[in-house]
Amino acid sequence: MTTLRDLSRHLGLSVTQVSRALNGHADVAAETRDRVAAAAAALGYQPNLSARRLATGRSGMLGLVLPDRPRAEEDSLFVQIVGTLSQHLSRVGRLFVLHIADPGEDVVDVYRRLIGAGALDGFLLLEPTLRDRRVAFLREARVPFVIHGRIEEPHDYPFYDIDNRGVAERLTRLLVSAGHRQIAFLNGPKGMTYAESRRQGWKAALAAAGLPADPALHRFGPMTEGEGLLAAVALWGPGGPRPTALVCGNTRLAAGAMRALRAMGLGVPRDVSVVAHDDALPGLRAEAFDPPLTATRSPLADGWPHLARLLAAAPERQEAIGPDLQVVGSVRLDLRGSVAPPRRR
Amino acid sequence: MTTLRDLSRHLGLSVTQVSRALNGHADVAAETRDRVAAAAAALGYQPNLSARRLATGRSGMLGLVLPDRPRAEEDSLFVQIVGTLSQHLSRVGRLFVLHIADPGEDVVDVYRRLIGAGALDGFLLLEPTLRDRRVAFLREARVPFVIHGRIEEPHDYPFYDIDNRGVAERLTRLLVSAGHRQIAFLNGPKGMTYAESRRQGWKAALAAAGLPADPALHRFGPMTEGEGLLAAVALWGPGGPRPTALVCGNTRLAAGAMRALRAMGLGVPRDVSVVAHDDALPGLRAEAFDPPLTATRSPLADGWPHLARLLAAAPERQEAIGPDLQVVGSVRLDLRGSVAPPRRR
DNA sequence: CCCTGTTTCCAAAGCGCTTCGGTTCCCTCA
DNA sequence: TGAGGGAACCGAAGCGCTTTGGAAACAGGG
Repeated sequence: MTTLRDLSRHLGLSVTQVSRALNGHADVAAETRDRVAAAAAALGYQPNLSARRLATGRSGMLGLVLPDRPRAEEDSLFVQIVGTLSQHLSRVGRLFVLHIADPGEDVVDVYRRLIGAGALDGFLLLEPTLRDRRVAFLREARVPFVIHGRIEEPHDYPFYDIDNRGVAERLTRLLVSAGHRQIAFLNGPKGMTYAESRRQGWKAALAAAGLPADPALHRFGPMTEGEGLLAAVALWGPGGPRPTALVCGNTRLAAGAMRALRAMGLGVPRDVSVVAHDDALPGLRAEAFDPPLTATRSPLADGWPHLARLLAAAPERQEAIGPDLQVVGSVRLDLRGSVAPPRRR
Repeated sequence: MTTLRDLSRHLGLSVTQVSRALNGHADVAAETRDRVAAAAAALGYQPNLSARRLATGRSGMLGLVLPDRPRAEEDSLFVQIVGTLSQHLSRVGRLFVLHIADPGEDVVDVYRRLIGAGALDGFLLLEPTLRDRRVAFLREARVPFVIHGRIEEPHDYPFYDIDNRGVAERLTRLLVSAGHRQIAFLNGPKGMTYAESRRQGWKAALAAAGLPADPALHRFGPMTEGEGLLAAVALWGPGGPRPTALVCGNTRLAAGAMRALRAMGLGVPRDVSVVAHDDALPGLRAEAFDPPLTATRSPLADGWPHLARLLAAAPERQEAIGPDLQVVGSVRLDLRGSVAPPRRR
């Protein structure tokens, strides 16, 4: 392995100067810089990450910590995240460390250990909750992190997010303007920031139309087909409030709900209008529904390359989180055939 | 962050002695060892990986390098591998580094870079080929590695493998003893060691029965449903050799082949007997086929925990690769309803 | 000719750890 | 009694890198 020392001897320079040359410091002559760069390339020099880490506190290693192995239905999402991240980070010469915790373990302890071992430069956080313990811990420990989504103020960290409030608001408003007055909302898991934002969007759209936000029409829950099915049965089954329209947090919920509606003899959009947010996950495209689903669309996949970039950049500039490190993904609204005026009762 | 120095001051011992105590060296009094351990726990001491790496050359970081992002149909397998590996390594305090290369890139270069940076202790190699360039390189660089599968002699490295020759031999023999004399074999990709071994098993079983190994009845190829389909059409379509039995390298190939057979009006096992090797991948279980498939069975999932263990252990003992680091997984033969005597023509 | 500033360079310290080559102390045995 | 031999400990070097705090050489201004 070629070391700085080898290079310095080879060039007749001091180790200091070689180091500074390679790191682009100001006080090295342009000609020297070039000579050093050439020699480094010729001898195949690569800085030793451990040594650099020891000297600077930075190693170029970034991590993702997951609380548990993904469930089968999240497989493709997991591959998407991990694959994109790893590939992008590899491309910029960073190491990607994946840590899957034991189910019983406290995740914050994991971060504590990982940081204590002094190996990782920064973390990507998925699925943040409103008051996220991981964020509290990492902030306190002054370790850089990047969030998929946002948490409460202050937004002094890099993130990729979409306008979740806007998503729910637009979908709800669409139904309102089609004439609906009872609009149910199958939201995501309680506590997740995006679910809270969406709830606010739903309420805002209703309020703007002078409609009440009936708590019986709003459900937090896992975004699975099963939950969609159960929710639809609760809403339209015996004794249910029987709203005329439904907003689904994602297409998986919509798939479950529509299956239940069909089973109960209700037609879409004849009896119930259904709209959803489409994360563009493989195999769940809104346009492939029957009828094709009117939906807001923002591929989750769009976020990962951004997050990889942010993650790689974050440790470089500790305090200066500019707008270039905070990305809000765009959302499109696709009108299809799943909305109709409410049926007169 | 607590360092060795902190501990040593706290205990009134030298840094040397604390280090030796923590690492279980011989020349430290039992009582001292306990005191040190207690203090370490109390102060939450964690060795700095970079420093250790710098001093010893070992960091406790293990890596998996993949040539490209997995294809959609491999998602569940990828999750299985990466999930199990990460979780097991995390459990024993190792870091798991996942590196997904760019498609165009030479994988050996990736290893070269990773090793040059001096961060990784060892690698897991998947899908070894007969004369694997990665192995040649890592051997030369004296970097520990662990293989899923085996390569040609000498077997001086840790591996997890199954008896692939035996798998093909048993399946073929089974068909032979049912009276078949023309037995086709849809094998895995050419060059893979397991595919070569299986080919030998097939030939051996045929030879033992005094049957020729007709090259037209053997196909190397990707182990996909599509390949199974194409192969079956080639074998039983117009002008094909129309063997009476088929051995499939995995259940995915079998699924494709059986779909094609059905489409061509051929019944299993009435017209063609079909057997396969079952890797027990989710959603492709041999017993769920129609008819249920006679198959050798050895869950791929069985291997990953072993490999995680081997990977964690490998860097510890450079030269002494004992039989405890070489695991051959067991294979079961399940007789079901997809084999019958050949039909008289 | 002295002073100040600029440019380009370097020696040495230090990051946290392991390990080599001791030293000290005490016990045993001829 | 003194040599020999463990047992328990320690100082210092060194892994490869960055960075601090200069030094040397030269320029221009007064």
